[in-house]
Amino acid sequence: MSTDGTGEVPAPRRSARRRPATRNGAGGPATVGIKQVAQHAGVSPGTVSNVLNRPERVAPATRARVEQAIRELGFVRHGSASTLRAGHSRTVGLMVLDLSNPFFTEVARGVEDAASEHGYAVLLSSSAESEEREQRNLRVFAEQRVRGVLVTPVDDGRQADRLRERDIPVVLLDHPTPRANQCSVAVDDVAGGELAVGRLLADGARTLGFVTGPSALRQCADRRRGALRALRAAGMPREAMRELTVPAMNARAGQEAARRLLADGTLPDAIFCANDLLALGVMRVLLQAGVQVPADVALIGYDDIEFSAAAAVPLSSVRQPTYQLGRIATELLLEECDDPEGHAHQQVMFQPELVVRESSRRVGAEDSGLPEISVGAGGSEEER
Amino acid sequence: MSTDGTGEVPAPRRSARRRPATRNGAGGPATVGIKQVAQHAGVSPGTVSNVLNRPERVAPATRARVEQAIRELGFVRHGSASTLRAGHSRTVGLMVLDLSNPFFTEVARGVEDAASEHGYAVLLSSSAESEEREQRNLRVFAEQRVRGVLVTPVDDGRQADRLRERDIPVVLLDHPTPRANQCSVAVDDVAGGELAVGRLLADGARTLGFVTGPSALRQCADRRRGALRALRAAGMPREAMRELTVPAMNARAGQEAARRLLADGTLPDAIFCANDLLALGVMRVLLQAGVQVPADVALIGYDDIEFSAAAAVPLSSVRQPTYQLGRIATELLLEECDDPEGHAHQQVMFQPELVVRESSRRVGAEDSGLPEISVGAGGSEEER
DNA sequence: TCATGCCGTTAAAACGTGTCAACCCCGCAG
DNA sequence: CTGCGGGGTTGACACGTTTTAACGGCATGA
Repeated sequence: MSTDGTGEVPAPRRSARRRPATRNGAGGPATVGIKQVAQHAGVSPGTVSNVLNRPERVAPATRARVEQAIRELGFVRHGSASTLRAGHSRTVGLMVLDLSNPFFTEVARGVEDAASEHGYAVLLSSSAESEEREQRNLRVFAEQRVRGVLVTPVDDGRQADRLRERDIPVVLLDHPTPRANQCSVAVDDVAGGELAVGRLLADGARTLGFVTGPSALRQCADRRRGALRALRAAGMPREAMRELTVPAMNARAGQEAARRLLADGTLPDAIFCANDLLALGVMRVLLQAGVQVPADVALIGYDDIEFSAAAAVPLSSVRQPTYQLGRIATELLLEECDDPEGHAHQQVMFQPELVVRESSRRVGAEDSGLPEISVGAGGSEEER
Repeated sequence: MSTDGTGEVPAPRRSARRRPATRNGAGGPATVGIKQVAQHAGVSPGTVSNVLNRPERVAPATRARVEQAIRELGFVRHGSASTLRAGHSRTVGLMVLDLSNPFFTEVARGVEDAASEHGYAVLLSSSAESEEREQRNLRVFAEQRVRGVLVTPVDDGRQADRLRERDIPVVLLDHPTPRANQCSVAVDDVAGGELAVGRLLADGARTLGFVTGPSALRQCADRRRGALRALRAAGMPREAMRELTVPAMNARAGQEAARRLLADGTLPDAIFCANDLLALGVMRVLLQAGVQVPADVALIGYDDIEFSAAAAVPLSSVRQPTYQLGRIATELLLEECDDPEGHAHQQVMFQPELVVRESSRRVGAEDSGLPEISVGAGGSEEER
């Protein structure tokens, strides 16, 4: 690759280590800007700007000349100057709850793909489930003058409201909202909880465990409500479900929960975890303790992350259209950015789907011939 | 939370839907800038700027007055204007190979944490192992005028050179470099490959499989070299190791590789995968086909992602200091940004560590009492 | 021939911040 | 009382782009 192929990140010329910032003399410009391009192409700076932003308004011949000058000089538009003058950037902020959870990574992939297609860059940040970190990082977003923000709020969206008051469009990610003044994209977590626990009960479980994270997290609260609803629908007393709350939503916390259960001596027939990471942690400790899954304890997780299918005992889980979540949220956000007037806020709500694998299949159940069964409201997705 | 607690993302005031961009008349300023703060505090704009950037140069009393004005007006510094004038931003770009690989997510966590501590924002992008995407996204970084770039290159760093010619500091991530004109942070993949295959051979394997991604990826090439070196050291012929190259580094590709192996009829004694995702895919297909791991085929992966320990058969893997990789790379980058002259480029090279779990443990081996054994050059890390 | 549009181009004025030389004020030594 | 020094503060300009009103040239129709 010795020739300078098309489209590479170009470099103007090799530059000395230290150069006075403001010298446009004979030594070559410190940075090549729109002005240099204009001069090189024999037009005015305004025309170059037009070529960049409204190519249709400039005569083909001139345009070609300018474009060639851009290539020859290796000009790269100065995003900050553009943002400053135009009043908006080509950057969106993405704030997730937990970067090490594959669920959010998958969401981030959707966001990144969609943003990239529209020429936007993604500013990524993790709140690590901390309001204080969320706050601090959103402030950084505000300073960077992001065009819009996608956020999985830790506090029901109060911080997000602050942004909206600044006229920064916000789309709530994985968080439904009753309010019509904003977009949101979410999956019905109540239905998901109901689906999971309903299945466990239908499979004959009489006592349940529910391992969950901080109840302040909407995801946890909703999945719990769904679980309780299923319990009620089956005519079971509320005491039939023991709740174990752990401070985080990762595998380590799941292990802790399982150890607590084991220490108590009596295990429930089945355990529903608010999260696959929790479930994997629970499973690991149970298996190490010699507890059979699902024979002794059935297990269902949530999110259906890629690794659940490959777990020690393939994990049943509630599947969400994760990648789509990120994609659609981004599309909505950019739509609102491009046309704040005409934009109609939407609250998108997906329906989850229960993927039944070995961890919740009754031993010797009649349908055990199939490796994987999925039920739920949504249509069928392609197999992973 | 009805009172306006300290430090929340503040909003100047509720604003109407559409406002003329340039009207600083009686209706209140479109945006509150350094000028408004100055007026409110009874000082000049220059002083406000000094409060923001060199607080020590301004008298305590004045500073307090300005800071209060900032709070009262909910001023947020305009990052773009700052960048434009100062000539550099408070943003770093991070380009990874694959966002859905937990290895890179973990790296990203380290980057995000370190950057956040220094008040920097992270622009995230995935090249998805495509040169063209890498190129396009690096161009976006360049437009955004990132302060520096962290990149896991797909092409040995040629694109990165382009950036450096533009005086944008670059640190190579998970990619060693012999050249002294740049920083790099990496783990010795040759040693890792040698460690893994050496172990498999020591455990008695006579025939091997090596499942790997595109040989253009340095990681794959190096791990392969290490594997071959171990083979040679054991006095085995090169033909003893069958290589299976798949187009991607994910679980699906691993499944494909395993199916190819099964179709051929004869399985090797052991398989080394260039990646845990590949290994998990391989394992899944093998187990479904009734092949015992490790009794029939031993298996070792690479990266030691969190989920490997929870796999159907806990997966042996080559562990890397993943989070640290991101953290240290970021520290180096910011150090170079802060002081380009005084900065001495460093090529950091970590040593990997083999974590032996069930997937590569000989059935009935003498040491089978321990649940997990780890060997390698590095010191001991805390247990996960 | 001259007025009339129209298209393409231009010059100049912003956008909000950082920088730096100049300036002011006050205390102190001469 | 004057000159001097220095810390604090000021004001104006520059950063690179977008935008807008104005302008020039050309073709058309009267």
